[in-house]
Amino acid sequence: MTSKPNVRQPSHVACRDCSLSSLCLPLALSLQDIDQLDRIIKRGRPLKKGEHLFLEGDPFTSVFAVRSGAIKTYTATNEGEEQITSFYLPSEILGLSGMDTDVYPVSAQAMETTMICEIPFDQLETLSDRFPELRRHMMRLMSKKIREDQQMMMLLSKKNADERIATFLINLASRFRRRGFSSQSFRLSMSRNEMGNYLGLAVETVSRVFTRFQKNGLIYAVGKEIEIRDPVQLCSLAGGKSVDLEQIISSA
Amino acid sequence: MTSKPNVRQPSHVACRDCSLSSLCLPLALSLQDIDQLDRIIKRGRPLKKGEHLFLEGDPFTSVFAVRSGAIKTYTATNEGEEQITSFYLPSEILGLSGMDTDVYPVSAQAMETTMICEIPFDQLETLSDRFPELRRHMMRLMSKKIREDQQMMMLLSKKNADERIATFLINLASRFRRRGFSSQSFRLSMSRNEMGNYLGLAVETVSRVFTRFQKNGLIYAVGKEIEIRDPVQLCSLAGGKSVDLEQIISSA
DNA sequence: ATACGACTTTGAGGCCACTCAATGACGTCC
DNA sequence: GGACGTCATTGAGTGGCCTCAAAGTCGTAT
Repeated sequence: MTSKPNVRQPSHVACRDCSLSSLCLPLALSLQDIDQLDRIIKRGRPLKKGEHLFLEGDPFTSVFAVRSGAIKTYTATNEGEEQITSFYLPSEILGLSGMDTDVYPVSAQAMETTMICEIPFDQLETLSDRFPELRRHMMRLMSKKIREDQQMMMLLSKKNADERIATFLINLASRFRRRGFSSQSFRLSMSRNEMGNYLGLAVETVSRVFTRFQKNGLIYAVGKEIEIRDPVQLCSLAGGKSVDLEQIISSA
Repeated sequence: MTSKPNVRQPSHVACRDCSLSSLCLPLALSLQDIDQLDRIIKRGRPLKKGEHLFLEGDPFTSVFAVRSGAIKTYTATNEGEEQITSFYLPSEILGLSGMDTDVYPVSAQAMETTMICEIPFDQLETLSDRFPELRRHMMRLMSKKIREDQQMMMLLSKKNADERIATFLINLASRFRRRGFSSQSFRLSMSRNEMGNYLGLAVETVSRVFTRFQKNGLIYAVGKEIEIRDPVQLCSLAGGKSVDLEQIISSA
């Protein structure tokens, strides 16, 4: 499997030294407070592609931050097929939706080799009692998730295939940009199948739209490598009032 | 405007005397604690059908509990149409999704005459500092909302018209049941149009499915009055693993 | 009682995305 | 290096839901 050498990356980086800390932690925490948080974080071995972080129904114990790689969460439909509910990129936090049921309502699986910071929830709650800012941060995270899910519902109920894929690409671009990477050229961590599953489209439709976008000069795609050639038009296709869109355009 | 006498209902009922308190408040709060919460709650005049509780973009100041009536939240699509994001029935809490943006991301409108308890958020946060249980309750609420939204995403991306409407009816029934009302016979507070909008279907499709369900003896519907005739089959159509379904069946 | 508007129902026709099927490209393992 | 499995692409045909249109029903106001 791993005949290639691993990307060189220390497996234990303290929060205060982590390049993602400004994205995943509340800004108001002092260095001292961060060290306290740091102490409760568990950093496991890297997950290989296909390995699970947790399974649907597992007891809810922790929330997780992605350090590198990519995670998808999914649940099983009645017919036993998988329905992907979210993709998580580095600096993003997952697992919060299990909080009120004491079990994870979805499974979480690595889409590529992935490093994770695990934050035991009971300790996080204890810490939250002392740092109101940490608590507000978590509530903001959940509030944000709710808004994002509602954007997704809008996409699923009102947008056609072209608009869905344009929206998805713009959204990914915006998330890469936020982490300091290029928003015009990046690598998709998911297959066409997974993309279609997430967007409520058949694989074939995803493929056709990609081909059409490429013919029209909107994107240039080779396999999982994507280059956004016409961000303005792609954004206008994606529609939406999200500030993301303007940021992408402005960075073009 | 108000030629009709108002529905007789005291406009100021303390939380400890409210029949919905066991649904909307954390159980662990003592009577004394509840009285503290009670003191910060603002109870305004009833909203008439069509009146807004808040508008998309309004500054986020409060969360709200529905005491009676029904509220819908919606946002505007790019083309300026309305996209309904949720329906709220008595005892349910809305407004939490505005927390991380400082403005409400949706508009909230009364679908019928509605009474509301308003909870100023800054005071709620202050109170939360003292009562960890209250805080956890709010986080659980948000966590639950996330799970519900993900069920909705599943509905929108995988279910056909029949399944969507069956799911919707079963879900409503379950919510009525939870409040002690009949889960087999109730009144829809939304129009066919609003239902279709929410479920990602055209009005005509909703109407056709209702007609078909009625022909097949699944439901009996006259206008907004609904009777569920065959809960077992309706549940099986709705699919899903939700415990709601079993509860409805068992109460049939 | 009547008239009006809003909502609902029903029908006819068309389109978008799905399904099925086959081929092509890629990466992996002997 | 060749064979295999997985993934992606492309084409043909179908079907579910949407759109457009019209008639029917309900509630409300005058």
